[in-house]
Amino acid sequence: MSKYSRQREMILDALTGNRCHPTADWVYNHLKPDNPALSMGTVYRNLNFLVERGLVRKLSVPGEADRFDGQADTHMHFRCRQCGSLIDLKGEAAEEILDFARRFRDLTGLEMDPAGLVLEGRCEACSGDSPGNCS
Amino acid sequence: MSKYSRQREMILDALTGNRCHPTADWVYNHLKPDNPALSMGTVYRNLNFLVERGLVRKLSVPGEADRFDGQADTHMHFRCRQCGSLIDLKGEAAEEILDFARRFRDLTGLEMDPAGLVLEGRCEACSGDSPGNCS
DNA sequence: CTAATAACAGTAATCGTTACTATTATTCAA
DNA sequence: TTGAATAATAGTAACGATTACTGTTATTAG
Ligand SMILES: [Mn+2]
Ligand SMILES: [Mn+2]
Ligand SMILES: [Zn+2]
Ligand SMILES: [Zn+2]
Repeated sequence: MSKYSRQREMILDALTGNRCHPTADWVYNHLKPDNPALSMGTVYRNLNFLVERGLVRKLSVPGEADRFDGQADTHMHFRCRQCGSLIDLKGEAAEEILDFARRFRDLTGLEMDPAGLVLEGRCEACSGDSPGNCS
Repeated sequence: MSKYSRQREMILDALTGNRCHPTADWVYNHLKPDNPALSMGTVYRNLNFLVERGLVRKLSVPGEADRFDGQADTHMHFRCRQCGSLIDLKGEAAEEILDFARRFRDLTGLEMDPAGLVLEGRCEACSGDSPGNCS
C-alpha cells in the first residue's frame, strides 16, 4: 500500500509537464527551490516507483545518466551521438519499427521490446554538410 | 606511437579466442592467474585502446558492465532481459536490420548506426510456455 | 486521537570506470 | 651495446550515478 506524498506528486508533475527527457539530477535541481529539503534518494525512489507503476518510462543511454519520460504512450527514441539530442519516434517512424519487430520475430524467434528502444546514430542536423558541420 | 606490451597481447587474445562477450572484470580474472601483477587499469586502458583501433567492439548493456566483442566483423546483438544472454545477429537477421536502417533513414532522415546496436527483449527459450517458464 | 507504517532527509556505501603517480619496459638511434 | 626518450604498467585514489541504511516525519485507518 502506497501513501500519498507531496514529493511524489511534484516529481510526477515535473515529468508530465515536460516534453523533454530529464535525468534524476535535473528533476532534483528543478524542484529543489520549491522544496529545499528534497533529497536525491527521494527523487530516485519515486522515479523508480513511477516507472514500476507504468506512469513514467526509464531510458538508458550508454555512458550517461538514465533519462525519464513522462509521456506514457508507447513510443521509441533516437539519440544523436554527436549532439546528444534525444528524439521521440512516433507516427510513421514508430510504425516502421513495429513492422521491423514483427519481421524480426518471424525470422529469428526473438521477441524484441519496441517500447524501451533507443536507436543511436546521427540526427539530420548533424549529418550531411549543412553549415556548422564542416570538420 | 604505441609500443608493444605483453599485457595488451594477452587481452586481445582473450577476446579473439572467445566467442562470448566478456566484461572487463571477466578478462581481468581470466588473465590474472598467468599474470599476477595485472591491474584493472591496464585491462580498461587496453580494451579502450583496442576499441579505438577497431580491433574490438564495445557493447553497453543498461544497468550492467560494458561487454567487449573480439569479432571485428560487423554484426549486431540481441540481449534477453530475462536470462541475460547476448546473442550475435548475423546473416539474414543482420540483413533485416540493415534493410530497416535504410527505410528508417529514408523516412526520418536519421542515420542510425547498425554496428553498435543491441536490441533488447526475450529470447526464444525465455518466450512461450516451454518447460521452466511457468510463472 | 492514536497506533501502524509508508515515505522522508541525510548520509554512507556500492559499482563500473577513469585519473593520477611513481616505476618498468620498449624503442630507436648514437 | 648503451642509453636517453617515452609508452605502458601496477597500484591506488577519485569519480559519477545509483542504491542502501537509519533515525525522523507524515499519512492513513480504526
Ligand atoms: Mn519520449
Ligand atoms: Mn558479437
Ligand atoms: Zn545531432
Ligand atoms: Zn532468455
